[in-house]
Amino acid sequence: MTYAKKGVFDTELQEISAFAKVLSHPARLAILDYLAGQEQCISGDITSEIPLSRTTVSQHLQELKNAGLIHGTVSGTRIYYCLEQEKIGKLKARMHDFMEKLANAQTQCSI
Amino acid sequence: MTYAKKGVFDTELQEISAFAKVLSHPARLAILDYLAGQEQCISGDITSEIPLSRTTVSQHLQELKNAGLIHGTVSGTRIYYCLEQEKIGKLKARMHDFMEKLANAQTQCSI
DNA sequence: AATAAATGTCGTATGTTTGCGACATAAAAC
DNA sequence: GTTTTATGTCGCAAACATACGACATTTATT
Repeated sequence: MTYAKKGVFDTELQEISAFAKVLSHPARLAILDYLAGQEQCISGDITSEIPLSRTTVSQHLQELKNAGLIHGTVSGTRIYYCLEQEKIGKLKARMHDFMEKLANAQTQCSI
Repeated sequence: MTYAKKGVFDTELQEISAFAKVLSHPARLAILDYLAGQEQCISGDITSEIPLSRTTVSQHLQELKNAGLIHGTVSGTRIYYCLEQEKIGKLKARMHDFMEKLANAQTQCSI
């Protein structure tokens, strides 16, 4: 459990917030963005692309992997990473639905 | 600056990650969700709705306000909160564009 | 004026994330 | 078989976020 009181919230909201958390660091977005623009790429390519230490990039990759958004295939000493389109689609849909709900709201402050 | 090394990344990615960060806590999503379902509501209503202390809710409201996603109108001792549709729209668009870019990617791991 | 109601701000404890160097491992090249 | 290459894991420091009680402020009610 990520936050002390996370459990008291709706499962749907927990799921969306967990996705949002993964996207909440520019390095992770940069990794996803980079992967989206490559046919295939290895861990080292990503490290060269991101201006952080290899260790830190590796950690961000791990988080993206844990979230199921990317996936790596070992080949010799190298690891080929790519986007996990099924999960990306799910994330996209969840985000879209939530945003839609907000955008269609009729709240108003004026009394 | 939120993270030590945030500045080294693309402005677009920084903007999206900042939005994502706001959405990365279920309490903040719950507040937005609640606001979306009400015609108008005061701070106290939100506090009753969210299972956290008044102080904590107030803090989350502050963050949503800082991000420009909500806005409050003072009326006597009460504050009426509502969604800031212009910003919500912007967030929605940014998220959508990024997700679209990922979803349309042709990455593949197989060699 | 005194009290109550609604809300915000401060200080602080506890927990989480970020970022990195040093070490570990395992396949490839020599 | 030793060295190099590519990568992962551990442990730690510094920075951030979360959660809340106690206090402050401001308007309404009595």
